[in-house]
Amino acid sequence: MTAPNQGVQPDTSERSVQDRLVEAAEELFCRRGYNETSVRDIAAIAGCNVASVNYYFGGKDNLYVEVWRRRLAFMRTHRLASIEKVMSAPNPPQLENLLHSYAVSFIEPLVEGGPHCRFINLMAREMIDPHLPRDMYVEEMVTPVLEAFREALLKICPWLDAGTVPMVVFSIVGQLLMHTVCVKEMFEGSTHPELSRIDLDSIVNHVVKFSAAGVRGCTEVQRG
Amino acid sequence: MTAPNQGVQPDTSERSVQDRLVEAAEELFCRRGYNETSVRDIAAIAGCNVASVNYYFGGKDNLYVEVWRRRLAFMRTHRLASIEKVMSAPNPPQLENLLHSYAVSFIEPLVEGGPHCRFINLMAREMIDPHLPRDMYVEEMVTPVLEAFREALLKICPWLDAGTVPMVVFSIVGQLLMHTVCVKEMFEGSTHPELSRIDLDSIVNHVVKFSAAGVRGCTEVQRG
DNA sequence: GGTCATTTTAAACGTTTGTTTGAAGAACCA
DNA sequence: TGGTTCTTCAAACAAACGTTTAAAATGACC
Repeated sequence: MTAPNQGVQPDTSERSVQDRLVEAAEELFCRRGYNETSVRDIAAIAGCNVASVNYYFGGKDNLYVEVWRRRLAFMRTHRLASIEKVMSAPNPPQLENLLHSYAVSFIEPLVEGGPHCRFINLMAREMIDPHLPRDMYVEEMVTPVLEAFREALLKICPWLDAGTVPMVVFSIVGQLLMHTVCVKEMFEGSTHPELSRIDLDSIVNHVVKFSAAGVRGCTEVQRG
Repeated sequence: MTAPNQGVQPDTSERSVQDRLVEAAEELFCRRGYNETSVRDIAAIAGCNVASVNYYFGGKDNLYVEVWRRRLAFMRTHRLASIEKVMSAPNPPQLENLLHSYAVSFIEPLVEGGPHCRFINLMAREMIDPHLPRDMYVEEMVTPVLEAFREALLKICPWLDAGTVPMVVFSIVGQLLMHTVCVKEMFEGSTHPELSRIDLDSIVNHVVKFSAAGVRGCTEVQRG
């Protein structure tokens, strides 16, 4: 009857074709990555013709950029607001407050945010082999958040060397990606169920505790 | 004159065709990943015919497995030996010794180990979307090293909960991957040279210091 | 030199890919 | 109703992919 989308019935709701295409594209890009996702599969899930991708977006690569364009602005403001909220709280913020808030704002919208897919998978893929225009992710996401985080962290930990702040952030993000993407991927459906069933809260709590101690340890060498 | 390998002249040395194929495959898989590497390019760099891949290995996927097979055994014994060496040192090992030794044994053979490529890129790719037989990486690499690391770490930090050891290891590996793969990839050729030019020693030192404090912080909550 | 198995080769195979095409359909306004 | 624009569609396109094929080249042994 319908197109060959392997059990996934096409989306024929009242939303516009553009929206349906972007959403279907996001789902498949997250699951399979850029190259293993075909515009035919995207169109099938979106419930429209293959040519629509080129009609509305001018190509697969532009559709990929559009998926990111819609996410980047939201993610950036979400993270910046999260930092802002912690720093403007009535009682003086602790290091753990900042780290926990950032970790949650980083993870939460990416893991369960979308309708059915995990955008964090796509983020990890994009970091390893990029398909976005050069510097788009860095300019629109990394740099602004890094700047806000540096200012906040230095306010809480004034003794910290400003140059180490990026490394601290990368250490935290690296842990979050590892725990939520790689470990999940490695042990999913494997014979080690004890490692695949760790919930988000446990991950966030571990990373926050681990990283708070790590930050404090960054400058506690001279006392050793 | 030669095949269209875009400036890279084919390898026509005295080594066997199998070896040349595996080496060329490793180089391209590391640089572009599984799907964006064609057997035609591999054969061109190896200086042999396209059909040789199927003649000797029976397909692209088997060649991919062979690339990993040759690496996995070496990497595993390298890491296990590194842990063993620290734990059998004359003076009682410190936490920093174990972490530094592991980080170096993890990073060093992957970043500059091969003839010209960085295997750590391929490792990161494989973690995010796997193309190996299920459980091959986990069974041959993760589980054995994790077990040895757990034993070593618990000997140095007996107060540590055994269940948190995997999370500690993933936190360390996540940081190493982030700093050496993602950050390098993001800022390579970008307009932020201050973030792309961090040498391996600085990365290892940061991760070791950060993680040692993190490990100690894992059980220092009750002293609040 | 002849015979055999092994290796290498160019060519072709059948799929799948992203994209283009030109006509048919739908929607809107006069 | 007629005309115009926007949208959808099946079909075809050229290119690239992994793989297969059958013949040619190679080397070892008698």
